[in-house]
Amino acid sequence: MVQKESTPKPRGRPRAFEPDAALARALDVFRDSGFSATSLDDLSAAMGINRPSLYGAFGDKRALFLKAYERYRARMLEVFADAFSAEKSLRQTLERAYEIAIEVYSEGGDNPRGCFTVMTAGSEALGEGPILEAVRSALANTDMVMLRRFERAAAEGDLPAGADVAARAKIAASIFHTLAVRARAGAPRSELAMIAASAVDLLAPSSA
Amino acid sequence: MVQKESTPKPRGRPRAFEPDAALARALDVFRDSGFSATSLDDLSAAMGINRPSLYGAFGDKRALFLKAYERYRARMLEVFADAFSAEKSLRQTLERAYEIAIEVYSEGGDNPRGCFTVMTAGSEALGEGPILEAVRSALANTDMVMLRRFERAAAEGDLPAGADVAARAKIAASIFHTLAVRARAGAPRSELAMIAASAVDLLAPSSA
DNA sequence: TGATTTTCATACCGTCTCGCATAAAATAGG
DNA sequence: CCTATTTTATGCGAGACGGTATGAAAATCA
Repeated sequence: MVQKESTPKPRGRPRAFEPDAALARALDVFRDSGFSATSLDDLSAAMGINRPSLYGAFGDKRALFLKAYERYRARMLEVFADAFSAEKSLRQTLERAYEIAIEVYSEGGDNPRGCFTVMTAGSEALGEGPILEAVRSALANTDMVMLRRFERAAAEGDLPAGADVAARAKIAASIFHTLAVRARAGAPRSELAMIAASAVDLLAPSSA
Repeated sequence: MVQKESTPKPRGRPRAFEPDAALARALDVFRDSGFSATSLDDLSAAMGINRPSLYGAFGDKRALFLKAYERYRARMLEVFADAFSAEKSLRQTLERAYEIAIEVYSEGGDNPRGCFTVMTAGSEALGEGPILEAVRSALANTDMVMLRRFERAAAEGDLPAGADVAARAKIAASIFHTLAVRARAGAPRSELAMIAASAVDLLAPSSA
């Protein structure tokens, strides 16, 4: 029995595309152009899937957008895990986290993509649907992770005495937003790195 | 000669709308829905102007968007002038500036509009045109105003000794971005006010 | 091999979009 | 009052849009 559980017995004609790889391309297109400005033809071309198959595999445009966003969030969780590994100091964690953010937000060459949560999902198509919920959840999660990390640092004496832990955590999370905004507008990485370094110095001084 | 210079002699049929008031309504619509998701019918309805007249008065959708954005920027300059008046201390300036930002970004009732530069123009329709240029200019201007203000504070001894003035100014400007992002996602004013207060304490400590 | 199941590919439908052409309405000058 | 000028108002048309119907194609199972 070499058969994997995840492959019960596909009956009919096999798919000509890998759903996850296709979703990755859809994500890029959405990050480049946003929701409304992206047509199903654009998606179909970029994903290499005809519209009917696309519709059958992912549902309508909103559903596809949401799936692409969920993929993005999942990837972010993976990518940022390194920064928040337990052995890193608060300073190292912030430095690494901002470094990763700058890398991700600068993807896209001449048209940097910024952060999907902030620039793509957050600006468009909010209204009241599941996208707004996902955005709120993503923002809240970042705030929470930062708060936990700063609370640990406070407990370990890595912060100046009397420092407002919750305040610093919020500002630390907020730095991601400005990095996303400025990256999207084409700020060079050197400027983003400077901002990140400034934030680290303010929030987690090396003298502490 | 009571005739004003700005009114040479309107010859034909007079306009049935005030261009500036109409532009203000267009601005609201764009802030609510973004560029691509806003149709000319939406604009026409909101502005109370038929499409042909609209086209004649403002040009195509892109030109209208740009004019609306310029109006927004002009209004921001007026509104923020109070915060940067000379007699205010650095702390007072930051407090007032963030207070104004929260007010502006929270406009729009259940669907807060955020900052046009950050959320609307910055996320969509960048590419390479004049919109990107306007966004960059707006971001750079905010950075510069903050830098000037912090340099003055440093010269007047309002900052702790050894503080990195440029770094603090950048972070101070960056706070606007997180306020815009979080306001757009529906964060309550109390949370935004908390962030603003935290930033003020970090950047311009009262003990200095 | 033949039946069944799932996907692929072509093509289509109704709707909306932008931008404009055309003609009526409203004012100023003569 | 008549002409010139500018703006309204109606409406159109070419094209793009999202979404779907309809068969052909490719695989498994018997």
